[in-house]
Amino acid sequence: MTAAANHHGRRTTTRTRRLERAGIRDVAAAAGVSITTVSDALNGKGRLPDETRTKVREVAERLGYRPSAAARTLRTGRSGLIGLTVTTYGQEPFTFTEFAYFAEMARAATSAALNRGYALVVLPASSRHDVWSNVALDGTVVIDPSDHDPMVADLYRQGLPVVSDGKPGNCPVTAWVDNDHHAAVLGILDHLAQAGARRIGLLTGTSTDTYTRLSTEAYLGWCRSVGQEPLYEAYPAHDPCAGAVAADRLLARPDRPDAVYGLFDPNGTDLLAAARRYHLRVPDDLLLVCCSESDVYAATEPPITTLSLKPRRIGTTVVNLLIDAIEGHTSENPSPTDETATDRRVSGQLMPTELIVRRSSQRRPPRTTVSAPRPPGEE
Amino acid sequence: MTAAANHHGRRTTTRTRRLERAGIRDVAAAAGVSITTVSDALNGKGRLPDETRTKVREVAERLGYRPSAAARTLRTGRSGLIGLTVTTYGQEPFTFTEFAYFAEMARAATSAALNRGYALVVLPASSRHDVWSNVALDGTVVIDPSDHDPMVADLYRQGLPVVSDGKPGNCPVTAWVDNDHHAAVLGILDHLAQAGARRIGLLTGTSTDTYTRLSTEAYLGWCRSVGQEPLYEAYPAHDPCAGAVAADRLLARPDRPDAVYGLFDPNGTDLLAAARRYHLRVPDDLLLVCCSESDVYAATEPPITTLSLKPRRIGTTVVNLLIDAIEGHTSENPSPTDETATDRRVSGQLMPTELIVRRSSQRRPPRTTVSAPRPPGEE
DNA sequence: TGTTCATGGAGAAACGTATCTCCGACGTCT
DNA sequence: AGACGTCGGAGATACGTTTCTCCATGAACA
Repeated sequence: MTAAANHHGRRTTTRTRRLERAGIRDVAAAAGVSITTVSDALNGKGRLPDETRTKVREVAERLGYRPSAAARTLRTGRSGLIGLTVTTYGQEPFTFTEFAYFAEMARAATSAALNRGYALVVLPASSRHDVWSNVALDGTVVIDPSDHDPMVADLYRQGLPVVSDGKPGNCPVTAWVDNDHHAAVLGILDHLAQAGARRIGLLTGTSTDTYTRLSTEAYLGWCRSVGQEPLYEAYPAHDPCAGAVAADRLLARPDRPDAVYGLFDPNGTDLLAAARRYHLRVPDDLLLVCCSESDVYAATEPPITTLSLKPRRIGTTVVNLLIDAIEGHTSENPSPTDETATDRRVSGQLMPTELIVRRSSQRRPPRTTVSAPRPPGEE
Repeated sequence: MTAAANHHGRRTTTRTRRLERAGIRDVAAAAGVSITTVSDALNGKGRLPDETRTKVREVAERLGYRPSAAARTLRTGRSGLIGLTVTTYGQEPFTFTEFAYFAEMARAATSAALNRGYALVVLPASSRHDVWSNVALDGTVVIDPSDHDPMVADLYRQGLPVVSDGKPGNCPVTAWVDNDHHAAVLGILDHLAQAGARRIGLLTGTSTDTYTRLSTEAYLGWCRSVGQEPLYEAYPAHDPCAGAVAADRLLARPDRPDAVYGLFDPNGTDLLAAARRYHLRVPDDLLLVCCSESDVYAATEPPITTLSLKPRRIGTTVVNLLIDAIEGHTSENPSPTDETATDRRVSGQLMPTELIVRRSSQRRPPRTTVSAPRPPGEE
C-alpha cells in the first residue's frame, strides 16, 4: 500500500501525463495488495490462495492491464522472439517467398514457433544492422548459411542459439537440419537412368551454399560411378533470367543431354521452354526433373516430375530444435568463447525428400514408341 | 570513473557470473568515460568531440558491445517491431501463405518495414494470448478485420496505431487501405457482358469481411441495374472442399449461368473442374474470371482471366502508413478513451486493381462460333 | 508456554539503457 | 576582473517488470 501510494504520488506530482497505460503498480494499488502479489497472481507463481489470485486477475482485467513486454524481457532475459534469417543473394531486395520453398518453410516455422509460445520475425541477413541489434532475439534460425557466414558467427558469439536449415559449411551452430541431398540426387539420377536416360545433364548454381554444393557433388560422384561424362551448366541462382539462358545453353550443346535435372524452382519451366525451342519433345526426347515445391508443375504440358524437400517438416523441426536449445540450457550455455570445451558436438539431422513422379520423367514403353502420339483425352 | 569502479565492484562481489555480455557500463569503464558519454557517442547525440566519439565506438567494437534491445525498448517506449495480424478463419491452423495474396502482401510489408528500420512479426489473431502480450509492438497491421473485431478494438484501446488492409467494418483504426472492390467487380461484370455473357454468376463467401461484403454488394447492385437475376453461391471461404462443392452447385442449377466470377483464389480451378464435369467448354459455353494472385492461371487449359489486387502495393502502403502514424504523433495520440475527440477522421485510401485478361473470358467471334472447334496446335 | 512450520504476502534490488539536470572549465567580451 | 556563453561530460533517475529475501501471523506440537 505504501509503495502504491508512493507511486501514485510520484506520478501526479512530477508529471501530468494523460492516459497512462495501467502498470502493475496501478493494479496493486487498486487491488490493495503488493506488486509482488500481483506479479505472482498473474503468472501463476508464488503461494497464494485462489481467492487472492482471482481477485487480482479480475482487477487487472478491469483496468485493462497489459504487462510491458519490454520490461519483462529486460528482467527475465527472454523475449519470446526468434529470428528467421534468410541469406539474401547479391543485392536482390528480398527474395523471401520468391521460391515456394522459403514461403512454405517460413510458414511452418512461424506456426511451430507460435505453438510453443514464441513469435517469429523474419530478418534478411542483408538488412540494416540497426534493425538487427534493435530486436531482442532468444535465438535464430538461419536458412542455408554460406561458408564462414559472418552473421552466424556474430550471433553465436553473442551466446544466442543458432539452428540452421542446411548443413552449415564452416560456421558454428547449435544444431542443424538438412535434407539428404546426396541420397535425393542419387535417387533422381537412378530414376532417370531407369527411364532410359543415357546422358543426364544438370542445371546447377554458382553459389557456395550447402544445397548447391552437395547436390553437385552427388551428381559428379554418380557420373564417375556410372562412367558418364558430366554435363552441367552453372548460373547465379538468384537471377531468373540467367536460369533461362543456362537452360538454353545446356540444350544447345553438341553433346546434348537426353535428361536434365534442375536444382532450382524455375528450372522446370525454363527447361520446358528451351526444349520447345529446340523441338525436343518431353518426355520422348528429353526427360525432365526439377526441384520445386510449386504445384504449377502438376499443370504444365507435360506435367513435370519434381523433388520436394518437404519444407514444412524442415521448418517445424528447425524451430523445435531451436526452442529446445533456448529452453534447455539457457544458463548452461557452454560459453562460446571457451574454445577448449569439447562439448562442441553439433547435433545434425537429415530429413527425407519426396520425389513426385509425373509424365516428364516417364517413357511409357521404354524405348520403342519414342514418337508415338498419345491418345487424346487421356487426362 | 567512480560509477565504473562502483559497477565493477558490485559485479565481482555479488555474483561470479562467467562471460557476461558487455554492457554499456563496461564500455564506459574501458573507455574511461561515463555511461552518458557512451550512450551519446553511440547514438550520435549530445555534444561530443569527434575524437571521443570514435574512441568510444572503437572500444565498444573491441568489447563486442551490443546494446540491449529490451532495455532500450523499455526506456524509449519504442521497440522497432510492428505486427502483421492475419485473421484466421475458424479453427484452421494457420492459413498464412495459403493464398498467394497473403504471401505477397506479407513479403511486401516485411520489406517495406525493413526499409524504414522496423522488423515485422506475423501474429495470427487466433494465437495464444500470451504470445500477443509477450511481444512489444509499436503498431499493427491488420488484414481484413471482421466487423467489431475484438482484437483490433483491444489494440486500439492500448493506444497502439492500427492500420488495416481492407476497409474496417466497425472497429476503430488509425488508417486503412483497400482496393476499390466496387469498381473492380463492376469492371469484371462489364468485361464479361461485353464478351457476350447474359447470365453472370458469382461464387462468394459467407464471412463478413469487407472484401466479401463489398464485392457481393457490387454484384447485386450491378444485377439490379442491368435487370439480371442474381445467381450466386456462398460458401465458407476457408474450407477448400466447400469451394469445389459450391462451384459444382452453381453450375448444376437449372438456371445455369453462362459466365462466373469467383471471389477466391482456388475458385478458378474449382470452376474449371466443375465445367468439365458438366461438359461445358471454356470460354465457349462458360466464361470464367476469378480473383487470384497465383500465376498458375496463366498455364491452365484454357488460361483463366484473373483479377489481381496488387498485394505488394497494398502491403507497402499499409506499412508506410503505420510507420508514419508511429513516428508522427506517438505522444500526441488523441487519447483513445476520449470519445469526444472529433479528431476521429480516419484516413482511408483506395488502390486500383488489375484485370489480367486471358482466354477464359474472351470469345473470339462473339456469338456465332459457340461450338466451333479450335484449330489444333494453336498455342 | 515456548518452538517449529506453513501460509500469505511485503520490500527492495536488480535488468541495461536513455535522458534530464547540472557542473566545472575555459575563453571572451565589457 | 567579473559576467557570460559554450563545450565536454558526469550523476542520478525512471522505464515496468521479476524475483530474492525476509517478516508477520496463526496453528500445531511437545
